[in-house]
Amino acid sequence: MSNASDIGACAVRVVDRERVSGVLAAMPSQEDIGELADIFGLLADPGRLKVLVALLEGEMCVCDLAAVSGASESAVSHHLRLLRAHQVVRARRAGRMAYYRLADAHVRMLLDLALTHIGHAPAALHPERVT
Amino acid sequence: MSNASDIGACAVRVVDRERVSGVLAAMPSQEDIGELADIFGLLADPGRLKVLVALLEGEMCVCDLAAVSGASESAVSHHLRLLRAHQVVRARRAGRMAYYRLADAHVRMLLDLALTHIGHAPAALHPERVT
DNA sequence: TTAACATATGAGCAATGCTTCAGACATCGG
DNA sequence: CCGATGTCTGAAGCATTGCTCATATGTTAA
Repeated sequence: MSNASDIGACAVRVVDRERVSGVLAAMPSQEDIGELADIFGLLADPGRLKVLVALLEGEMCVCDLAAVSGASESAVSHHLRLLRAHQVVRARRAGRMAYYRLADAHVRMLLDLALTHIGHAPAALHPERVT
Repeated sequence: MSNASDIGACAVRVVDRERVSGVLAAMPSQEDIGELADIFGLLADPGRLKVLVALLEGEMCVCDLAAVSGASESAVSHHLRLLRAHQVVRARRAGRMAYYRLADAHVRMLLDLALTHIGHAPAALHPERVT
């Protein structure tokens, strides 16, 4: 199968048909692409990005994250809700406080990589800071 | 010590003041955070993400990128315009065709890392594919 | 030159997202 | 028990973004 005609179905011109087929075959599934785009979208907001960078050094409560990111506690809570829903952060409750930490090693690596290449080395390595 | 009045300026409560100061000192500048968020924002759209994943294997013309990403050529052109403005891709003109390639090694690493951790290994390594 | 083609660009519309405001819920101190 | 505190949530307002359509620019072919 994989006839060449199934690509030209829409009004899309193709120059290097062989190449297009190869890339399409190697392309991740629609769901994987969507999920990946969602993760990147979570990193695309300055406020959330600050929150996550702060969490690189260990867990923090909501109000301190608000102080660090400069946003209101409500806004930070909304952000954390999103991050939680995508398994990026995890919450630990201690009384009426909620301490958040990075739950995903992938995001930590993405952040480290990005920070490194922005010239801002995040203090060599992060031994997770035994709180 | 550390008078409560210097941080409590806004309506932001702080629990671990020492920790907040440390994180604020280690936090990248506002511009770096913004620029980083912009880059992540470019990766946050499924269409653009497909385009960039396709470009991992080498340069491609606009119409083929449209075929790969499933979007219209106009939409892809708009995407490429954004990516170009942020130095993520670079264009090579050959007659009336325009061939795009990844211009930034950082983004390539981000994409490789992300694809690896999504379980979809993009064919081991990418030796830049000598076109 | 003219016609067809590949891409680039601008305007306008629809959808999504971020923030604030108001209130809810749970917990601690009295 | 009560009020105060920390966090969470829902709705509304506002901005941003991505798409399509139409058009412009530059290139090749006849």
